[in-house]
Amino acid sequence: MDMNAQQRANSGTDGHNLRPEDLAAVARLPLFCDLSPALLAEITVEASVTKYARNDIIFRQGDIPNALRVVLDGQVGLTGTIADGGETMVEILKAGEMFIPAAVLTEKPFLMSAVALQPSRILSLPGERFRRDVREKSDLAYVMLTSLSRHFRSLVREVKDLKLKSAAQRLALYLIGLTTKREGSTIVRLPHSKSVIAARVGVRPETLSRAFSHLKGQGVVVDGNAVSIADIPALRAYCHEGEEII
Amino acid sequence: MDMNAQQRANSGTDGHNLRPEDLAAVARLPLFCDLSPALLAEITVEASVTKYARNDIIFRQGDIPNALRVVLDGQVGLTGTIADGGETMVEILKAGEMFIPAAVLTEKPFLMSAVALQPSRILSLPGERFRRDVREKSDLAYVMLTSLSRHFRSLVREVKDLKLKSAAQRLALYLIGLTTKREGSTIVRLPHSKSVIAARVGVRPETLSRAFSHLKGQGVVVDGNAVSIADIPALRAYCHEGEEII
DNA sequence: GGGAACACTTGACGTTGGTCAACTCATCTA
DNA sequence: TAGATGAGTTGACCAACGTCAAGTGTTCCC
Repeated sequence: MDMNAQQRANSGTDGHNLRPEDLAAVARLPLFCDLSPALLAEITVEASVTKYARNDIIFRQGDIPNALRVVLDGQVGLTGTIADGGETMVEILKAGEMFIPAAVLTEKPFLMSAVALQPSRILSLPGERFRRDVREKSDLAYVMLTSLSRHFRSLVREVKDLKLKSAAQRLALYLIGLTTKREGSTIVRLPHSKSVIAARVGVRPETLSRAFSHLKGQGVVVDGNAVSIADIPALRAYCHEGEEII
Repeated sequence: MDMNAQQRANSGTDGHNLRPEDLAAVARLPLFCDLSPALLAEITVEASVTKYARNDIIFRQGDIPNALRVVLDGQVGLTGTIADGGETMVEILKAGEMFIPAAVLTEKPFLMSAVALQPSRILSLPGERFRRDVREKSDLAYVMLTSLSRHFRSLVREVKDLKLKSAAQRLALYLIGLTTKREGSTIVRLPHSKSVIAARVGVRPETLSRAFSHLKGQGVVVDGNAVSIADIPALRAYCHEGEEII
């Protein structure tokens, strides 16, 4: 929770703020891997890497964004808060994912706070520079556009699920999102605490607990943070996954 | 509901499919007004205008997108459907608004169906051509990026509201979105039927009715499709509008 | 080893919103 | 004018989820 716990982790050498291994990590990101090495080097000239401890606040809802962020390592949660104390997890990001592009591009206050759910290393691309790069380098603009489009579609799915599906169905969707397989049975490890998952799914922890026992009827067995799914297609059917396309 | 009710409304003259008055209308759109006339003319070379009657389906969830659409006149609703019969209105668009950029850019199936809520004229920018234009013309890419960013943020707000606010609060937010004033009292006309508004707010029509009577306590009086709001700031306070920034 | 702190679960109960049915009212049509 | 139709409202009831409280580990720390 302590903003001061964060540490700069730069080592400026060649006029570039990034260490070579960080630059290499950035180049491997699905987000930027289509960019030419020259362009990549250029847009990261002013970039820096910051470390955050678990529960450190990266920024707060309402702040003005000063940099586009990319998770290099760890986990970041984006939580929305309203005045009467309500709080929810809008998104959970893992290594390789970019966040808050929309706030940086529009220069509007954050709609969410960001908190490190695990010790994390975060890349910052300063906003002023980034906006200029996007305006001037059409390859970058195109990459951002496709990335934001994909992200946009996942939010549309989220809105539909919130409006149309039950808590147990949304939990099932979340579990399916954790598996890599599409058939048969599997065991997945929950990557977050159950209270974090509850906030992500959009229910209270008590309700999450009940949703899990509800899913026993669908062949889902929980033991600590290990979840065994007996029949993946059956679970997909239960939450109508993939059936949205009528 | 009849796909065949739509009519092509083109009149090709100068190798351009658009009538001059349609081109002028496009140039006035907040979306494209920052583009140079030359660029605008270029991206609209293959554009066409289609008319739809009330309740015509413009496309269906699951279809592969073939063109970016812009509402020139009328109203369009985007509805999401799930397999067990549930349906909800994710968005309602009015004249001047673009839709489905994300599906066109990613070439993925629509997550929603589009229906004309009023007799409407819709501009189509063919997908193949549009994707090429976005890749080659950086001004266009930048405009799309800022537009999609704004849109993205409104969806984030939507997710937060769905997770954290009551039906009556979401209705109040919807009503506030209809007013232009920020203070005092006002009377707004509901631009859609109440069943459409119910789907938009994310409740059943019966619940919308009850939410309206609930809002009487906040100075909201309904008479047909005229809604009088006695105290706009009080209504904003009721649904915590603008207080998200803690 | 004792106990404080935390995460999670379970039960009892209240509130919100969905469901079903009846009813009103306006519009449209024969 | 009578009847049909559709939108909206209202009431009774129910299911889903939130709230509050108690209870069970588990971990951590002295």
